[in-house]
Amino acid sequence: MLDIKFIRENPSLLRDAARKKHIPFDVEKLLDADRLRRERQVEVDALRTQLNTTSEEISRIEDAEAKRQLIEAMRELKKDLGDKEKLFTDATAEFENLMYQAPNIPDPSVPDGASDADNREIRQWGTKPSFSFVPKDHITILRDLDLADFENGIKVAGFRGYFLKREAVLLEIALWQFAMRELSGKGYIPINAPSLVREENFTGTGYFPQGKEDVYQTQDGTYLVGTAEVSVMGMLQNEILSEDELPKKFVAISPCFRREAGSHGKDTKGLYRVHEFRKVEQVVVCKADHMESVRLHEELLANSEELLQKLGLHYRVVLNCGADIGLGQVKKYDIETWIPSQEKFGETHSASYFHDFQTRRLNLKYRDADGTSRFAHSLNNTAVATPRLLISLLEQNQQADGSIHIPEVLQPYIGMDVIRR
RNA sequence: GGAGGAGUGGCUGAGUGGUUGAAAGCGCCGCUCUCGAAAAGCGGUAUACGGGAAACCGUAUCGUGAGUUCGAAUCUCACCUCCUCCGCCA
Repeated sequence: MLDIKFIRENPSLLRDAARKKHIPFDVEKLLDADRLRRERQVEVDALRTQLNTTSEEISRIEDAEAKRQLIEAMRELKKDLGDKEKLFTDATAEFENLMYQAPNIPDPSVPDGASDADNREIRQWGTKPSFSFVPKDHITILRDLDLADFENGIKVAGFRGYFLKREAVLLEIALWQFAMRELSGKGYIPINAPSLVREENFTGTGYFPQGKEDVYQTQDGTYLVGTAEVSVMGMLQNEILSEDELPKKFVAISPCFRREAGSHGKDTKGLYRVHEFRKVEQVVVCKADHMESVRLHEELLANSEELLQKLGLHYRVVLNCGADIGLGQVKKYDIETWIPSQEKFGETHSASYFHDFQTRRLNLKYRDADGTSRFAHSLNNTAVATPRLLISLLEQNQQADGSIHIPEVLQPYIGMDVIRR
């Protein structure tokens, strides 16, 4: 959500933002709705003023007949007020509806583009591992080493279902622990976050109303999160923090659920695109300062890169183009990790910042040094998303004899240096 | 699942239909006093939206939403949250 005053003063910025993000949005329609809503508020306020002053008069008046007449007059006025209120409520609803659809302004450094194919590579780290043999894909590796059971996964959980088994499970847990340990060492507060949450958390983080299709809903009207970002930001809803406790940094683990609506037939095999997984996510709230957001955005990216570097995984960082960043995001980097069997990079991390887009919706503020309350800024980035990261980890570390070398940093958590059968 | 109780400003807490946006206390800010501090005294101290060049004015807000009424923190209904007890349970 943007500040309507900002939109009134800079309609062309919003127009350009929508175009760059390839999001259909009619700025004039919003401004019209804004004007209409204000006109109607003036009408309603005027009638209420009359009602309030007359009511007070009625309370003081002695003469019974005069009192009766005033009450009668107010009864009439209330009918009119009811009609005007209805108009005002409708206008407000329309206005808010449009406000929720208004995209945040992307940073000038965000490249133009029509799809993720137009994302710009920033850098690569490491080198493609070279194999003296034909590298297996992760599905084959998992089968050969009995580390996963896709057949029964589908039998039990349906399409995109999977069981992880044996060392794959230990490896997954090791990754969570590794990420948790590394980031809590940097001052990030570990959180084990709920994944079953109320609707307001999705609206607050900017996933709703437009993203309902991608989310599972329960018969109790609650929803399953696709990322801990939703519940961690929700944790701070309606809070007024003090400036000296900012930035607030969290490293949160949660189950994640995604319907993957509209991606039928895409990545249908293996662990790449699943309905249910676990993820460790970095979430940060900071003061309302662009440079602070930028600084922390780079920090979140650097944190994840450091994790991958310690794991020894070849990856690249891409700057997402206009079409590939979300409604509320100002700028986004993806980290893509090398998948040898496919001869390409696959997205494993996504780092974005929002300015006050989320915090306006969440009513998350802080009091600055002057005592004025401001909407905070928010950011987030993946730390490790399993099992997707397992794909690159297994494939990049496969050996000629079919075994898997375990990165040194994970060995203390898993208690072995190689997986073989 | 069953039975009760409660949600008021930064905090504690009064208030059951008519100058109550809301007593009082605490906290916080300013001033006086003081060499300085403490104490004491005086004054100030919510948010959002709208109108206005501004001063300022209006409207809304006592968990949330509807309703009754000329008028609601106060009455009615629904929901949310918390507490106590019983049951069930990883």
